[in-house]
Amino acid sequence: MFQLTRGSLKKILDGNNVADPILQITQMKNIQNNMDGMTRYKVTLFDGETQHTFGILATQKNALVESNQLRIGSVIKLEEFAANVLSKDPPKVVIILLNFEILGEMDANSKQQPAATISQPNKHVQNENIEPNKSINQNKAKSFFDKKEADFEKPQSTNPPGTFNGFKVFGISSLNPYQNKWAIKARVTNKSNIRTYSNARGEGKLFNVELIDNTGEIRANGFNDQVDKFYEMLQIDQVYYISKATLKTANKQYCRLDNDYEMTFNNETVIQPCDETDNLPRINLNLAKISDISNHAANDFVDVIGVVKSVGDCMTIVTKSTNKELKKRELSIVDNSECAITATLWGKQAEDYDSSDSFPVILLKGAKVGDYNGRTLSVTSTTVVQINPDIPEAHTVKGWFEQGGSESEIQDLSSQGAGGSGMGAGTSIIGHTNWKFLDQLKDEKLGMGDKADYFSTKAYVLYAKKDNSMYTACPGENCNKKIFDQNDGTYRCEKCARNYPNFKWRMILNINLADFADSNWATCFQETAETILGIGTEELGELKNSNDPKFDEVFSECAFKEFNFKLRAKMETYNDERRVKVSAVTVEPIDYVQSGRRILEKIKQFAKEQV
DNA sequence: CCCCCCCC
Repeated sequence: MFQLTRGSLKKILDGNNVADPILQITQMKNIQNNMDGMTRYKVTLFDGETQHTFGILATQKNALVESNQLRIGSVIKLEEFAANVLSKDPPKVVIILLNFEILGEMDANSKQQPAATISQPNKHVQNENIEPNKSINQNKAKSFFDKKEADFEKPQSTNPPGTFNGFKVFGISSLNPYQNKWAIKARVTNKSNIRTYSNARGEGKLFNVELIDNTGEIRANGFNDQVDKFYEMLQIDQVYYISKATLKTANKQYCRLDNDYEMTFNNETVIQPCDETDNLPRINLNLAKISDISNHAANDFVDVIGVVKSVGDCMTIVTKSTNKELKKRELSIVDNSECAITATLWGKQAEDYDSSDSFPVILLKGAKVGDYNGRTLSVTSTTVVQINPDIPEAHTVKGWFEQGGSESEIQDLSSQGAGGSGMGAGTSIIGHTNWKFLDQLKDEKLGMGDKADYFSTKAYVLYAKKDNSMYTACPGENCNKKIFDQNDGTYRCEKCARNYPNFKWRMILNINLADFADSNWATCFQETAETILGIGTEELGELKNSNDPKFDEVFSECAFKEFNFKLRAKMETYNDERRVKVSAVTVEPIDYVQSGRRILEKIKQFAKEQV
């Protein structure tokens, strides 16, 4: 006889977390999902006091039923679950059994009779409040049946079929600003936080949701009063009727959804939860292989699914623009394209990420591509994050990882620059992905944005400017400040506010770089200048001091030498003049074997694109 | 009517 955790179901349905409740399976029903062809098991749970008729087994647990290990009468310790509110009115909560231990079994009929059957929770709960044991945000994987909800919950619509609020129900793709007699029936796939803003027009708050139906997707925005009215009601994964909202042209710069329009709720807007889910898709994914992300430009949005192979610590950084402290955490994600990419979580998502879950599958819908040292991903406020989602692609990538993928040689798209990204490794320029020819510097307006742009290039040094290339600097450990000769045998550093008996040489070398396409000036500091001139700064300083003619030769001899460069382009203002300054971050001599291979790859890629 | 998404 097992001690069931009496009262635990009510607590769960009331939105509380309950650690490892002992429950009995008293009913079980096989549901065929005609969307993905997967079998789902709907179970009735009993806690010794009440029953809940709406539990769903995560599909990865199906085998336990099929091998008869889990059956009617089984007693389980429920270690991980997600309680999802399907509707508030009538209240309907599904408990998804994600992870549990089978303790044994009791006779499902001889046990004490339930005092009551909970089919409806006493209190309305919100998804966010039901702490799914291992989630990083409200978008915890929702792993359950899709189309057969009507099998056990009959719709209770008061509207004539195909209408809502007196309007015909249209597909999202047919909405436009010129026709306002419409209703839609759509599923919420993403919901933002409430954001406040303050600008010339005043202050306000807003949120947005993403909606899908079988015809398309659209973003909807709610401002101010509509935030108060609709924010709580609209829940991720739930289906709603919506009518009488404003449609306007979407700004493609900001909207990554496939729709020319977006919706704004207004004070006439009517929204109502809906039980009929009509085969509505749960998420509209356009999954990219991680290897494909190298073909994406910065600021593209991509959908990826992979295994989290390593998790960085939550770190605090200070933003440049606002001097604000910000948390960040980097995850390295791999998939069966045998590539890895770093995805950065920010703020609360970085703090809340549960790093105790080893090698979970992560789904990122709408992650933003960055091009720092190769390619990176950034999880923005509109990115949908799901941990261990119950979709076929998740099982595929997990299977690949477990059956040797974790041991395979992985190419990391995010650690291909000097310094890497903190997740590990490569240091040579040759592994970089953002190679450019020099004409692209101007053509692509590199450095013209707010931030610096980094790129790699193979170029010749046409000319290294000798004049003013060296200066006498403070000998202090980390001070490279220009030092002043006091002409009394001492040298004054204003930064350190002291006199020194000596100085050290430093280099700021301007070079003119050229490839077949263009030429450009770039500044090389110390180490990069040493690489180009092929001499140490101190040694060069001595040549200069002694007026050795070899000093001039050093500069003339580097002409027409070829190097791989990692360059940084950034707009700077000097004497009221704004221009893009280019400086060398890294300079490496060319390994011609590796360089040839890189170019061959480029040619192959080019040939592929021509087909 | 927002539209910032940050750092190396």
